[in-house]
Amino acid sequence: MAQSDTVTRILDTAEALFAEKGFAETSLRTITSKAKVNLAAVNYHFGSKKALIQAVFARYLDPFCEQFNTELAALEKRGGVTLEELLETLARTTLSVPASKGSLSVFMRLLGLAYTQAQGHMRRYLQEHYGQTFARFSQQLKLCTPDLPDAERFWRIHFMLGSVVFTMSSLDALRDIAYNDYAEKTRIKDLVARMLPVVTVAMQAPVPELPLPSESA
Amino acid sequence: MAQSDTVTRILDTAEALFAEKGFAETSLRTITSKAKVNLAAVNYHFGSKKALIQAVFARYLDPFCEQFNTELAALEKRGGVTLEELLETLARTTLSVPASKGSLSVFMRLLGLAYTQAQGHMRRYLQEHYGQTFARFSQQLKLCTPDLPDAERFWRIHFMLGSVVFTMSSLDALRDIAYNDYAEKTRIKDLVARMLPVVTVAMQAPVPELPLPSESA
DNA sequence: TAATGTTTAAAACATCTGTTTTAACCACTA
DNA sequence: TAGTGGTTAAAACAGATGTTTTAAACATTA
Repeated sequence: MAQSDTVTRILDTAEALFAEKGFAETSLRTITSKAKVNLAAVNYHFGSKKALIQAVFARYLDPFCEQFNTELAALEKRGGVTLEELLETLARTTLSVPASKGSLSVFMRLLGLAYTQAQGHMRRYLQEHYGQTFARFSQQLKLCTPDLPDAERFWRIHFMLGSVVFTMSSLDALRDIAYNDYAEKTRIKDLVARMLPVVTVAMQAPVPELPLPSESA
Repeated sequence: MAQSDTVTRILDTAEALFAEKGFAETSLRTITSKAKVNLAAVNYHFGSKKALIQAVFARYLDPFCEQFNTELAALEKRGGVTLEELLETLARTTLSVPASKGSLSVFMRLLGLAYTQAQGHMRRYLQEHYGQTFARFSQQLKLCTPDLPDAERFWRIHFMLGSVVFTMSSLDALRDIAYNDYAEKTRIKDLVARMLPVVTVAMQAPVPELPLPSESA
C-alpha cells in the first residue's frame, strides 16, 4: 500500500460521510472502519477530527480558489465586465474544478454544513483561508452593480449564497422529488443553468424602502 | 413552581441552545443545567431527546400554520391573487406569529438546521405535520405564476427557501458585519423588506434553456 | 545486513452521551 | 389524617466518543 493511500482513503470516506450525516454525527470509528483503516490513523495523519474536517475542505477549495483567482485576474485586466459574465465565470469555475472526484453536490452540502453547524469554527477557517478570493469577487461584483447601495448588495450576496448552498445541500432529496413529480432527471449542470438567470435578476431587483424605525411592533 | 414551569423552561433553553450550537452538539446535560432543571426531567416530560426537538418545532409551527391557513383561506376565497400579495402575506404572517417569545431568527436557524442536520428525521416530521399547509401555499403560488413550468417553479421555491433560511441562520453574524461595514442596524423587519422584492423578481425571471443532454463533460 | 524513521495495529483511557432507576417530595382528595 | 398521583432529585447504567499509548511491521538508507 502506497504511503499516503491511507490519507486519501480517509479523506474520501470522511468527505462522503460528513456530507451524508454531518460532522458531529459522523464518528472517527465509522470513518476508519468504512475506509478499512486503523482508528488511530486519523489522529496520526491529521492530528484531530477538527483538522480532518478542515483537510476535507482544503482539498476542494484550494484548487478552486487557484482557478477562480486566475479567472478573476483575467476579468480585472479586461475590465467592463457585466453581471452575467461575472456570475457565469463563477458558475463555470465551480463546475470545472471538482469534476475529478466526489461530485459538486457533496461539496456544496459540506459548505452548507460548515456555515450552519460546527458553531462557527469552520466559518472562521473559511474566512481566514479563502476570504481574500471572496473579497476579490465582491469587488468585481460591485463594479457590475454600481447602482446598488453597498448594504443592499451585501445582503443580496447572501441571498444568492443561500439559494446555492441550501439547494445543493438538499440536492439528493430534491432531485428525487423532481424526478417523481416532473419526470426530470436534474443534473448539476441543469441546476446551475436554472440558477443563473434567477440570481442575475435577483441582484438587479428594485431597491425597497425600509420600514421606518418608529413603527416597531 | 407551577406544574409545567419546568416544561416551559426546558423548551426555552433547548430552543436557544439548539439554534446556537445545533442538535447533536447540544447535550441534555447542558440544557437541563442551564435551565436549572433536573436531568431526568427531559425524558420524563418529553420521552426522549428526539421528541424534545420536535416539541421545540411544534411550539413555533403550530400557531404559525394555524394563522397561515386562515390567511390562505381568505386568499383562496377572494381569488385573483398576485404574486406580490401572496409573498407579502407569507412574510406578514411569519413576522406576526412568533413575536411573543424567542425571536424569529432563532426559529429560522432551527429550520435551517432541521433541513441540513439530523439526517432527515426532522425533515420527515416537518413534511408529515406541516406538508399540507405547504401544499396549499404551493397551489396558490402556481395560480400566481401560470407561465412557469412546474419543474421550474419547484426549483425556484427552493431557491427562495434557501435565501430565507440561510440568511436567517447566519443572521447574527451577518448583522454584525452589516453594522461594522455599513453602519446599518438591520432588524428582522428590514431584512424581510429587503427580501420581498428580490424574491418576487426571482420567481419571475426568464426561463432558461437547459443544456443538451449530449454535451456532457 | 544493521539501523533508523515512518506508518500501522490493537488496546486502553478518560470522558461524555441518552436513558433508566430508585427514592424522596409535594399538593391534593377521601 | 392517611394516602394517592404527579413531579423532582440523585445516582447509576450501558454504551459511544475522541484521543493516547505501546508494540509491532514496514520501507529506506548507511
